[in-house]
Amino acid sequence: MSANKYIPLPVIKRLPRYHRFLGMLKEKGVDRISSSELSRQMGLTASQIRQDLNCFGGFGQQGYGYNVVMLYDEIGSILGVNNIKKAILIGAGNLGQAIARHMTFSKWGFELIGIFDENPALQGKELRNNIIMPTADAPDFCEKNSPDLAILCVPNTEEVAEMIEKLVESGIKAFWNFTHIDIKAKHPEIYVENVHLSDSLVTLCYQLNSDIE
Amino acid sequence: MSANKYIPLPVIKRLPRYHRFLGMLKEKGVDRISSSELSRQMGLTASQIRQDLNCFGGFGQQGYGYNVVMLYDEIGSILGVNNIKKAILIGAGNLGQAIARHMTFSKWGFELIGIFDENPALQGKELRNNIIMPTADAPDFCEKNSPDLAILCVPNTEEVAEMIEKLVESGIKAFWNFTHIDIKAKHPEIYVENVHLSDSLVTLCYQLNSDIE
DNA sequence: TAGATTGTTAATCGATTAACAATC
DNA sequence: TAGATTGTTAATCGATTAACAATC
Repeated sequence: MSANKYIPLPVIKRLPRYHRFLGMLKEKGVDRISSSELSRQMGLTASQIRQDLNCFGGFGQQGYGYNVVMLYDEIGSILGVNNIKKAILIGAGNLGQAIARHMTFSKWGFELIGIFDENPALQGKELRNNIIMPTADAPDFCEKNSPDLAILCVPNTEEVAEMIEKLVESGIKAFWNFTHIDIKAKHPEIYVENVHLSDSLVTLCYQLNSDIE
Repeated sequence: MSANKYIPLPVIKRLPRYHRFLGMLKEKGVDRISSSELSRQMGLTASQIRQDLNCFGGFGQQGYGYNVVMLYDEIGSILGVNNIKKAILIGAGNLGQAIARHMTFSKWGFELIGIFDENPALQGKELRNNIIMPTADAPDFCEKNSPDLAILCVPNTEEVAEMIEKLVESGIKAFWNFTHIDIKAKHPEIYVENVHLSDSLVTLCYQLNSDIE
């Protein structure tokens, strides 16, 4: 439908932050903002903001700037936060539970329709309106309910790698991946967002260390 | 002490991943690897690996490649994973508990010496060998125990912004920031690693959406 | 020595920033 | 209209990739 112009990855990665800031401005009741004022608040250049937004269309008006609500809605629509997407969660340990309880999935159009865990002690328990099911049931569940996204909050085991294969076969289109398993290598067509928490912590390790020398 | 050559941020961000991969190779008992073989495994170019490593020194040997254990140790030492750094955790809700239980801090030289939460129901309880203390006590605790890092696992409230100010005054040098508060803006000298989980999820939202059009 | 692979310089590529004409 | 600010093109900057001489 759209021109489907190629959008550089760095631009895509900045969209959620634009959306977040515009949401805050909207909350505050600000109704217009210029690229230079927004750049000041977000800590980037006005040029970059205009450049980024113009990948998707001319949302501003010369001499005026951008209408906050309109721009917020436009970016929301580009991101597709209003389209319902079904998600499942694999792993309901500490991290999985935190993700399940902490994230407001609905805000981005995600619906958590299934939670799975290996641990029999957790199976049958309720978490975020879901009854925790055995992990082995996940592929079958996907065949029946066709979720779009799988959230992986499990340790990096061989079985998990196999589970990923089965999930892809069952039609999962995207992974929110908290493991260190490299999904993209085998499945370049699948959308993967890796969250390597330890890598992020290690970066701080380096920076604190640079002080000492 | 060192030449303190400027290291580009993208290089620093790749170091944890190099360290992780070399750790895995070491586990497997691989004793040497060439940049081209490592590049194949990591999904980047051999040029980039050699370029990156040579920011810190010539760790390889022509005609041979790199000694896995030696390179692992070198990168570990660059990152400073063996230097003890004290950390505190602010917020012991779902996310804070997951972080406290899930991360093997010791692997990167971090020691979790204090956990704080606003919620009186949590105060006094044990978490990862720490008794949860009232958040208000954190600045005083920092004066006495001088931790290097504060991990922020709390909602984005005005009080948290004030707490950050106090923590900086009390000598905190780095933040592992799970909130959306912009710490760098006010404190450019402080090391901040932002983990915007929702931004990462929203990126998947965009990509799943791009399928539909 | 010959073969392999590094360290490093040069070329390319892409992203960011600057500039300015278009226009509200 | 004059002033402001966008949309867009051009210039700059930096990061990645390619090439190759050095050398183990």
